[in-house]
Amino acid sequence: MPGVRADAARNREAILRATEELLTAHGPDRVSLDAVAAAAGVGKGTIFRRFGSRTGLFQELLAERAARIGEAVATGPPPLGPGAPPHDRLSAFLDALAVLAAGNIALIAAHEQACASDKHADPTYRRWHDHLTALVRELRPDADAEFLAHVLLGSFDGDLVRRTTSRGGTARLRTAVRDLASALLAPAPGP
Amino acid sequence: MPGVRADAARNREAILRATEELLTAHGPDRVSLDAVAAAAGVGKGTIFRRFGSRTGLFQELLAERAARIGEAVATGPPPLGPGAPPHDRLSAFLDALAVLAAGNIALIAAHEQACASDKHADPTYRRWHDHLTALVRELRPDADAEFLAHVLLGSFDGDLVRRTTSRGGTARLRTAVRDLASALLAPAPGP
DNA sequence: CAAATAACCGGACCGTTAGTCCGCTTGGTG
DNA sequence: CACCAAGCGGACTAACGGTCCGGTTATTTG
Repeated sequence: MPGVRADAARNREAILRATEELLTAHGPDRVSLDAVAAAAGVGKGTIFRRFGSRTGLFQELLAERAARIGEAVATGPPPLGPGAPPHDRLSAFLDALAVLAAGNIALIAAHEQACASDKHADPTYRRWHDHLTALVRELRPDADAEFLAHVLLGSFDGDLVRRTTSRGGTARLRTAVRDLASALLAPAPGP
Repeated sequence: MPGVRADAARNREAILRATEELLTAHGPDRVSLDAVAAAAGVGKGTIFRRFGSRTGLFQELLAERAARIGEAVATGPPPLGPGAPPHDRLSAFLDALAVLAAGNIALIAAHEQACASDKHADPTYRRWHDHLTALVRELRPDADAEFLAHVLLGSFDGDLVRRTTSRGGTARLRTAVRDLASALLAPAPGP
């Protein structure tokens, strides 16, 4: 990364680390940017220069966590990557998201809160939604694919994930999501 | 209502009216309680005495709007009310919610934002969820009814409703929700 | 109708938070 | 080493949700 000063990169990392630390230590609501700045040992201005806003900070944190999945979808091996039949790709994708969500509940909640207005503007959400929409459209050309993709992503709402995993753990969420997908995307039964 | 002073009732009404007015005039985010107080011609303290908090205000506003549906479900005629087969009741219920949501986008968004933490604490949401859970459980005893009920209610997320209806109007939302429900709740196809 | 009282009212006040700004510092470069 | 743009910190602002209390008023009772 030419043109990026060393201290800038170091501070950026420190801020991200401090944020996730506070996120797991206190609840997702209790993380103010002043606290992040203090924990990271930087001034508050630095946070805003790097990330633009509270929203931007949590978006980048989520993007970092989601990067592995993104790569696997784009260039990895099937069933997550290209090549597998749509139904398998979709199941694998949703399962990966379920695992991600279950392991990052606090981040998901904070991200949701920060992106409250216009959550569809978040680049990570968009990528997920685009991918899902394409798969759904292949499987159910008759349905409102965009709508269904949003509803599927609704499975990873912070509150819902917390509730679901708190009684039943990650397994319950994965099972529920798998069942949801196969019910939704089974070939429509004739009338 | 014995024991409730006339001015208290009048102010309560004025606050609710002012809130919905500001809600439709400006966006759902642009409604501060100072503005509501000014528009209603009361002091800010009055809002908090009546409604407890911003959250409480929007909860009551939604409850008011949802009251008709609640009554119809509890004591009205089928298919919304008791007596119809579960699938018909569920379809009718979701359709009623779709119409309600499409007609109250700003309120839904504001309510969501105000109840951001622990949205499941809202009494209206709970009632809806309980009703849906019971119906889903009847139709799909094998599935995670609580989870599915939450996902179904995810269809009425403020952003999603706005997006869906902005291209396709209320009809698109109703159709999408109906299709979603019938796909989800059709008798599970054999393995 | 008048006095008594409990409920109610308004808006000044407070603490917190996202976001801005500018004078100082520092890492990179020729 | 000297220069300078990029980066930095933290005081500052504006706006918001929520609290508080001295004054007001609807209602009740004799």
